[in-house]
Parts: sequence; structure tokens; C-alpha cells
Amino acid sequence: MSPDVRRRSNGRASREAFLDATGVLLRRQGYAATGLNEIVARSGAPRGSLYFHFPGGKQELALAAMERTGEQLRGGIAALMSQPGGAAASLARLIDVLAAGLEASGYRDGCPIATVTLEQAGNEPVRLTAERVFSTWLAELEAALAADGMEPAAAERRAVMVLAAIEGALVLARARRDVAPMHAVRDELNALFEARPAG
Amino acid sequence: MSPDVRRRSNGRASREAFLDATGVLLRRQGYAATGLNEIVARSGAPRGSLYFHFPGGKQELALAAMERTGEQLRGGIAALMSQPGGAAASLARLIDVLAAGLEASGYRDGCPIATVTLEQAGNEPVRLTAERVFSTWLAELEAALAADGMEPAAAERRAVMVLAAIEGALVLARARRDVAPMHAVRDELNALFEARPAG
Amino acid sequence: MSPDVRRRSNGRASREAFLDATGVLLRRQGYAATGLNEIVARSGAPRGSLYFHFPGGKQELALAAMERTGEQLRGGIAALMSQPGGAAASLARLIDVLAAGLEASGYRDGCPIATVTLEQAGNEPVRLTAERVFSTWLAELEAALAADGMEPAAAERRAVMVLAAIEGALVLARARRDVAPMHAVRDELNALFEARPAG
Amino acid sequence: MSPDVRRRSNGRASREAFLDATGVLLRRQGYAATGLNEIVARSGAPRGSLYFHFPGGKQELALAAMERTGEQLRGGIAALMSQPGGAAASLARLIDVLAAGLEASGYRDGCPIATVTLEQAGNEPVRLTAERVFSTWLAELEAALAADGMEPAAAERRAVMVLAAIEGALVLARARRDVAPMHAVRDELNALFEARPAG
DNA sequence: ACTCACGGGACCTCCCGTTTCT
DNA sequence: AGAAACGGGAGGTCCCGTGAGT
Repeated sequence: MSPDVRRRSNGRASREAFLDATGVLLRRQGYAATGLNEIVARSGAPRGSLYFHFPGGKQELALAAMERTGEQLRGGIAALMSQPGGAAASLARLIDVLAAGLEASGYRDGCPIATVTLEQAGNEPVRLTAERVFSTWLAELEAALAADGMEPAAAERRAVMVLAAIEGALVLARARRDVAPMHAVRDELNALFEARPAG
Repeated sequence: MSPDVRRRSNGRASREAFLDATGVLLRRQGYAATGLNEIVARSGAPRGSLYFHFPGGKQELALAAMERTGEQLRGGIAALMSQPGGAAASLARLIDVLAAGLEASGYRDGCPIATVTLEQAGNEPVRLTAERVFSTWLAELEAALAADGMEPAAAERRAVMVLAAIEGALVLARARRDVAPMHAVRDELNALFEARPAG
Repeated sequence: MSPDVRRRSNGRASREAFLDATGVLLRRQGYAATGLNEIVARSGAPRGSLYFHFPGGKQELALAAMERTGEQLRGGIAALMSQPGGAAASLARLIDVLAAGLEASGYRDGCPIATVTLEQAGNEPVRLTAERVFSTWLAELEAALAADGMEPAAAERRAVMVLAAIEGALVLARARRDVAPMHAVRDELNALFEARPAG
Repeated sequence: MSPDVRRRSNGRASREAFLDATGVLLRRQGYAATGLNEIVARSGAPRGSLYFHFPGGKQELALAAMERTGEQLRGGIAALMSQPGGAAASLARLIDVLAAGLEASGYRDGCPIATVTLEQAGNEPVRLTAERVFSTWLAELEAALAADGMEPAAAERRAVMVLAAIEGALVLARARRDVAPMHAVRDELNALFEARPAG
């Protein structure tokens, strides 16, 4: 009566394992430098399942992984920005968390989207996914700034500034293997918020 | 009567052609996504000469191209920042120039160093070259800020902030195929400079 | 009515085809002079399968082919030496068979191991495989001599002498495109056996 | 008035350096595995001179090096075989000298001709050179045996046997990284000479 | 006698995607 | 869902030989 017990119920597990492995590798090396073999090896899932779960191959896998990692990070941003103390303080905490993660990973885990964006700017599906993910992060930041009393237009501009500064700081920090750029950006953003407390 | 210009012996010319082609392709696609075939084809130089001029292969070529492109951009920064009107105005011009270049190239020509940095963060020679190039740009920005009357420590922090914001804006602009992030960053940096006119 | 023989799924067949082709080419040209293209072409098997069956690449292929050819030749030695008439007569037959094979192949098919041994003496895995194969041949010869009544120590020395003389004769025969050295060695070995009929 | 002193008189020296380097590398690795770059590097001579001295390229270089090394070894054989004590004793000395050389070189320096012969059996110029060199060695051995009182036909056969056994022993010794095969052949040849002291 | 640069063709390796069978 | 094998193409590297120009 029961379903065939010998049947591996790894359907879900394999899919997740592929996505996790892809997410990590895209974040560290980008798209072109990441091979399917590497993904399969790191995932531990059977090679034969890859094209069952992702018939679109490497690209479909990458899009799904970007979306997934993007959503996770969006959640993190939302959680950190909703803590009490005002947007400026929340932002400082966010930057510190990112810096800590970067350092802990040996300066390998920067932004999971930026690398792929730059390297695959000519690949429309990838680019569109990156655009979508970035916009969810911006929305989160805008919401926090609006909640702090900032006008919509100012909040939008400020959110872009904040995200850009963080992305750029991650680039510089990885190039230097040093979190100092993260701290510099944190402090300068603080100064900016003090100058115009609520645009 | 002038000597035959098209005559052989392109020793110098081939080398330059390789570097130019590599610079463009690294900027647009990064390291892993750029094949030597592509470089050779775009350069127009003979394939056989590649390993004569760059015995270290792809990596040596990439390092040299990064250094070269980095120096060119440093020159551009220096020229723009030394114009009269103060650092904030100069900066705005710089960002506008970068935005114009990005748009003109169909959003392909972003920062020539950032892509390779993110994708090859684990490749020490590449990373060190990126670090060096970034530091030359930072030095140029710092000098301009110091010339504007800012104290050394503040100038250093501000230079990092400026470069980070620009780098991040280039990422966002490429993802969105829209220069709006460049303008947002330009305006926000302006606000930051107004708040603290001279650290 | 028989099942479609030409139908796909040549898993086993491809593997064997690679090994056969490699065995022949190593025997005729050695390791360095044999390209994978040549092996693939001669095998008729699909190139893409090569690294599936032999992930270790050329070297793994060569080791397997050496082992295989070595084992085949060991079988031949065993069969010839076990025929009635005594070790000396068996040996003469063995040498004649080798000489006939050499001539029939246009002096291309000498010892399948010697070439690779000399040329790749610095390649430990190859060297160890050669050593192993040679020792299986020596064991076969020793056994035949012992069966003939020779004492172990004498049989071991004599087996080495016999194999060395044959290997050397194959070298000289290929250099001269003439089986005379094979015959000379056959006759001289006969004289040696007559001198010391049984250790 | 004096010839230009600044002019390098390396004409002769470069030629010799190329030949020496080629001789060593052919002996250790054979023809196909030896690159011109390697030869140039080891020789220390300027790369540009190679095709001046050897317009025929790699093959001409190899032929000349084989001839040269072959002649050197022929001289060594002649010297050793002409010492008093009879052919059998001289032969034992020759084998010991070869074994010592093999061991001293880390089992790299075997016969300088055999490797190339086996690997390039299809290359007529190379094969003919090998044949010629071998025949000079055989002539030397034959002369020594004739001087010992052996009849011409028997001496010819015996010389082939001796050279074959030595060549084969060098193959086995390199495969095993052990001079034992050399000693076995030395002792067995001794037994052969005792059996038929003077054909 | 030697240098620089070419020139193109291999080399071995490994890629990604598919097909067939279980 | 997964395993095995195919299939062809491209990856970066390095090779050997040639000439023009000292």
C-alpha cells in the first residue's frame, strides 16, 4: 500500500542542493568561471538529476539561484532595517553585518548578484534577474527611509546611493582584503544622514 | 616618399593591439568569459605572437591590460579633477562623463577593474593588480579633496566613499540599463559635500 | 530477426576501442609521439567519451593500454612456453613468432612496453607499470625454466638474460629492418642452453 | 686591422652546445618528447643561431647528435675492449661501466640511440642513422671477438647477441631502477663465452 | 651570427547539453 | 529520478619553422 520505500525521496533535496551550490559559486566566482561539474561536485547531488530539475541548464540554474539568494538577502535587509533606532543606525548595522560576513569567508562572499551582473551584462535573462533582485533590495531600503520620515523622491535617491555605496565598498574590500572601505562608507553615510536628517 | 608604413615588423603594434583588445573585453565580460580566441580575433594581431609577447599567457596579458587601462583612467580622473570649480563640481563632471561613456557603449563599458576583481578575487596576482589600480585612483581623488582644503584623514575616507559610490552606481546602472543610478549618486555626493564643505 | 546489432550504447565497446588503439600506437611510436587525436581517430570511438572512460587523460589511458597489452603478451608467452620439447626449443619458437610479427607489420610492432619505458623513464606511474609488466613476463619465463629443471637462482638470471636479449634484438631488428638479429639471438641463446642444460 | 674583437666567436661553441644538449635530451626522453625550446634552454646558446647551424631543424640536429654520441660511445667501447685479458673480461668491464653510468645518472642515461630508434622507427633518416651507429658498435665488438680468435661468422653472431643483451638489460634496468639486470646479463654472457671459448 | 616577431597548427583538457536506458 | 555514455566544440598552451632586419 505504501509508496515504494526504496525510491529515493531526494527530489526536493537535490534541487535545493543544486541551488545552494550554485548560489555560493556564483557569488565567489561568477557565472563563466563556474562549471557544472563544480556545481554537481559541491552539491553532492547526482549529476543525472541536474537536467531533470533544470532543463534549461546552466542558465536556468543560475537565474533560480540568483533569485533565491536575492530573496534571502532581501529578508536579511528587511529584518535589520526594521529594528528600532532609526534608518541611519540600522544601515550601520547592515554594513557591519556584511563586513563581518566578508571577513569570515576570507573575502570570498561579497554581493551574490554584482559579480554575475558585471560579467554577464550582455546576457538579458541574467541581467533582468539582477535588475529585479536589486529592485527588491532598493524597495526594502526605500521603505525603511520612508518610515523614517523621508519624502518618496528623496528616499528613492537615497536608497540608490546607499546600495551603490555598499556594492562599491564590497568591491574595494575584496580587492584590498580589508574591511576598511566598508567602515569608511558606513561613516560617510552616517554623515550624509546627519546632514539631511529627513530630506 | 615616406617609408612604407604598412610594412611588417609590428612588434610594438601587436603588443599594443593585444592589450587594447584585452582591456575592452575584460571590461565588458571579465576574465573567465573572455577567451584568447576572442582577444586574438579582436586585436587583429597574429595568434602566434601572443605567447611571444606574453609568455605568461592569459594571466600576464590580463594583468598588463588592467594596469594599462587603470593608468588611462587615472589620467582621466586627474585631468577632470584638476579643473577649476572645486572638488564637488569636478566630481559631478567625472560621474557625468562615466555615465555618458556607459550609455554610449550600450551599457557595456563599466569599470574596467571591478568585474575582474569580483570574479577573480581568489586569483592573487589579479587581486593585487586590482588593489594597486584602485589605490592610484583613490590617491588622485584624495589629492583633489586635499587641494580643496580637506584634512588628510577625512579626505581618505571621503575618497573611498566617492569611489565606492561610483563603482556601485556603475553596477546598478548596468543591471538596469539606465544611467539614473549615476545621477542619483552624483546628487547625493553633492549633498554630502555641501554638508561638510571642508572636513 | 536478431536484435539490432548496430544500435548504440557502446559503453564497453568504446572503452576497448580506445585501449586497442592506444596499445597499437604506443607500441609503434611511444607515448610522446602519440596524440589523442590519433588515438580517437584510430579507435573510431567518440572523442567526448574519452574523458568519461579515462578521467585521468592520456596517462591513465596509456597505463591501462600497457597493462592490457602486457597481459596479452604474457598469455602468448605462457602458451608458447608450455608446449612440449623443453625450454630451449620453446624459446626459439617464441623468438620466431616475434620476428614473424615484426616483419609482418613492416617492422612497426616491436615490444609494446620498451618504447614507452625508455622515453618516459622519468614518469613514475608509467615506469612502475612497465616494471610490473616486465616482471610478469619474467615470471613466465622463470617458471618455464624451473619446469625444465633449472634451479631458482639460475632460472631467475637466465630469464633476465633471455628477456634482455629479445628486447635488444627487437631494437636492432627495427633499426635495420631485418630480422637477422632475432635469429642471431635465437641461435646464441640455444648455445647458452646447450652449455648449461639445467643450471 | 685586427678582426673585430667585439664579435662573438661563438660560432663553433654554439654548435657544440646544441649538439651536447640534444644528445643528453634524446638519450633521456627521446625525440618527440624533446622540444627545441628545451634544447635551446639547456644549451645556453642563443635561440636565433639554431637554424643557422642546423637549417634542417630538429631532425638535422637529432641526426647530428646521434652520430656524435654514437661515435663517442664507439670510442669508449674500442678503448675498453682493447685492454688485455680477453674479450669476455673486457665485455664484463664494459657492462659494469654502463651500469655505473646508469646508476650515477639516476637511471636516466641509458643507450642514446635505442630510445630514438624505437620511437621514430618510421622516420627513415633517423632509422638509417641509428642503423649506422649500431653497426659501428657491432664492428668494434666483432673486431674484439675476432682478435680473441673467433671465426668471422661466429663473431658476427656473437657481437649481435652481446649488443642485444646489453641494450635489453638497459631497458630492464631503467624500468626497475636497478642495475641487477646488467649484472645478470654480464654473468650469463660470461657463461656463454666459457661454453664456446672460441667459436 | 644572431634577434625579433610571426604564423598557424597541433597539443591535452574539459566543457555543456543530450540521449538512452534503468 | 537517476546512471551511463555520447558528441563535438572550445579552452589555454606551446610547438616548430620562417623571414626580415640587424
